[in-house]
Amino acid sequence: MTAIHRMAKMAGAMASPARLKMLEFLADGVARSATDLAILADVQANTATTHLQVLLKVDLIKVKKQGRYRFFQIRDEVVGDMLEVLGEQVAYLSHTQIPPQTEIAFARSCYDHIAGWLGVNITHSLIVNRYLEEQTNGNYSLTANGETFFSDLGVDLHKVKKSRRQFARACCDWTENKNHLGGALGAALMGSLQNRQWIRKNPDYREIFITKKGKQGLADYFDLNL
Amino acid sequence: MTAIHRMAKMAGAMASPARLKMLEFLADGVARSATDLAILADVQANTATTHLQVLLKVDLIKVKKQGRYRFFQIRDEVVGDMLEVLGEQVAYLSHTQIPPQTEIAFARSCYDHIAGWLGVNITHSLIVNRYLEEQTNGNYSLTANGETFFSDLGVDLHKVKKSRRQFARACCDWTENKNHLGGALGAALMGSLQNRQWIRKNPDYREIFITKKGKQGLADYFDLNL
DNA sequence: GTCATACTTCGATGAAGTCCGAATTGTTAG
DNA sequence: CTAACAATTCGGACTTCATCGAAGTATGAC
Repeated sequence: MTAIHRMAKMAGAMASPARLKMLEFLADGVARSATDLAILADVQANTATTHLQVLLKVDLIKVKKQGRYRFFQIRDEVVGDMLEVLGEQVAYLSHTQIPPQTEIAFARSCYDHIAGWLGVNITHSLIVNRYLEEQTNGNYSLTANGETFFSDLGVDLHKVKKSRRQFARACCDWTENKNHLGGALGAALMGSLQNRQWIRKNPDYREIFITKKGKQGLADYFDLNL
Repeated sequence: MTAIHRMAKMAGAMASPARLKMLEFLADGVARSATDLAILADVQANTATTHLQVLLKVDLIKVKKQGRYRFFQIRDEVVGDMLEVLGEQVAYLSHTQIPPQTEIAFARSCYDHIAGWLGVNITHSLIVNRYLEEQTNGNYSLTANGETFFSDLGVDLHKVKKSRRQFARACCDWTENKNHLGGALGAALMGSLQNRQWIRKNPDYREIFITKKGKQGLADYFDLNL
């Protein structure tokens, strides 16, 4: 195996949207489970496994086993450099205007729940309407009114509560520097809004599009003027 | 086409040893013909064409048509950065010791002729022994003694002279900053030394290995102490 | 123990990539 | 015009890749 061969393998490991999404997501250094990464990359769990094996083989990521979980983590911060350089080159060489930061920041997903301006403001609305309450540990709890509200929206609260995931996590968004609703409830909410066709998620990126129907619905339910 | 997709395409363009060899070779900014690049990458001309199309599509290289030639050139110096970063990551992440610069500089090929310390010193020997003479245009011409000498080594001078390539080019080596013999004659010389099994070329990289037999032969014919 | 969950392995399939030989197009030299 | 050469296109054989469903392994909850 020569240097050239190794370089080709390394480049090959990054030559897949699914793997790039995983890497980008892991770039912050936080370890995530295989399932999370599968959801993020929008593939089945077994497909995610093979992608993760590819990344492991070229040492871009490392893995910690913890009980029945396997947590994957970026191998080294320098990996972020490579992603950055790659991204810059693409922006520069294909002289494409990358969608401006503001647009993505407006409505984006934090892999399975709504982040960005939209996520922050939905969460804010839930709190001022007393559907959610902030707990001392920083996370949220659902009020009685909240139960009705979420059920109205089509969220299967029974299923959400049964999930092993953190129920209603407060997730901090770097673009807004404010919290938004994550965890099992956040994911279920996003699922419902997608079912209602209020939002549509770009499968390739973290953008969220709001439909015409969604504009109305979001205004009615969350007091949002879009 | 999203940013992630573009990044994947870009990485994919570099995920082939043949294309990486071409890119590395072109990194100096000099434009080369498709045939030269095919020889370098050790593939047929038509295969080289498809590789070059891939590189063109992601804008890593550009092309100038000149008569029946098509000269390919790195699109921008920044491409070199990406290769460097990729190389560094590979060296770092796969904790492999890349052969030290001095070793490659010692004996390397300039795709089809001998460069590096070895190339420079062979050429020097050819000149002091008056087998080659430096011309005013910077290139070389063969003396009567030179004809005998090269024929002795097994070079088919008839065939070399018939080639449309520049006969005996003076090629400048960046590691030595001195000229070495290129062109049709330089290529034929390297071919003969390979036939005699004095040198062996690593097919994947630009390294040249000198065999035991080669050590003796190079000492006898070129006054080189190895 | 039983069941749900997290993850992997296996097998199949369709898509894409690599490569070559042969034929084709276009250009230059004589 | 013809021959040689540079490069491409075409058709194929072959390999690798991405993906999924189904089945299997391991772990934790009760």
